[in-house]
Amino acid sequence: MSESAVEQSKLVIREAGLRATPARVATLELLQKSSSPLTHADVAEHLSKTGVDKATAFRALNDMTEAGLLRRTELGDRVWRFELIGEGEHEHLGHPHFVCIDCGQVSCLGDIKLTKKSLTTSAQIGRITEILLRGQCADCL
Amino acid sequence: MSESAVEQSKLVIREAGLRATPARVATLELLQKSSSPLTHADVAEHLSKTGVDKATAFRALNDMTEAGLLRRTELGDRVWRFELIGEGEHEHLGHPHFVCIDCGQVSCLGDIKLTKKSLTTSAQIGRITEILLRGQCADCL
DNA sequence: AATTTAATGCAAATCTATTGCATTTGCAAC
DNA sequence: GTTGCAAATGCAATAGATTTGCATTAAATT
Repeated sequence: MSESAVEQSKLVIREAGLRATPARVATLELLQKSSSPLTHADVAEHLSKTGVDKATAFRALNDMTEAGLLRRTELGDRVWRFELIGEGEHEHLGHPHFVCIDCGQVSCLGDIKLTKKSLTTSAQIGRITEILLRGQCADCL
Repeated sequence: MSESAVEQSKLVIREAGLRATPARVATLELLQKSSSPLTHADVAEHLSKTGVDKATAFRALNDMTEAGLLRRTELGDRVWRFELIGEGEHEHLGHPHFVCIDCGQVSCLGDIKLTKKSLTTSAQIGRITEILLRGQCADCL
């Protein structure tokens, strides 16, 4: 199973126009297993176990983000987080996120929408591609 | 007029429990004049004209934020931005912001609202205190 | 297996922000 | 007004996240 999973990951990486290096494969697998976005540090620490340099981990994440495999977001704590872009998702048109300002927990939201009036107002400002909500999650209230 | 404005600022600062130093007064006045949140760098650059150190500018912003005069937000580019907390506004319940992902311009929005359905959904997640919209501004489209 | 060119490791550099410490200053009490 | 002292400042050093230069290594192609 893990054998074919690795091959599958390699394919995905090559399809994005990048070489399928061990660092990138491991990064992709790690993000696949994770249910929430991971930081540079998270990934770097994991990869360091197999002797991969942190700069390489950073580059793996940035390169794969640029190649359209990952999405990079900043949730208010000055740290980048990365998540796999789902099959049907657009590169820059992801789902809304909710971030708890107390515990840092991140939730992916599906059906959050603005009122028509708000859409009209925002259309004058520009084109909205991302909605981020911050507040306190149910556990922290 | 500017004389009394300075006195007014001093009063506000003292009421917050801080000493009314030139750096703080100048910071407050600058933020009062600005229509969108300013970065520490913006403020530091402005204050440096009168010989104020950047560390002092940082401390002025952080201290006044802690004292409840300013709101500090992070809009996705790993840079803190500061804005005056309006008269009727809650400390942690500000207005929505829009950030252009191309030019970085930040706009303050007033009347952006979520649909009722979205509010119901989000209420299950927790209490929303901040809405951040990202996209491309009219100039960058 | 040889070739080409992207990727890596390592260290140094950036960028934003913070902090230690000696010195200065606001401001409240005299 | 002068004094006293905690609070604020300047300057330099530091911290933390991320990036970059460059020589070396290793994918992918032939």
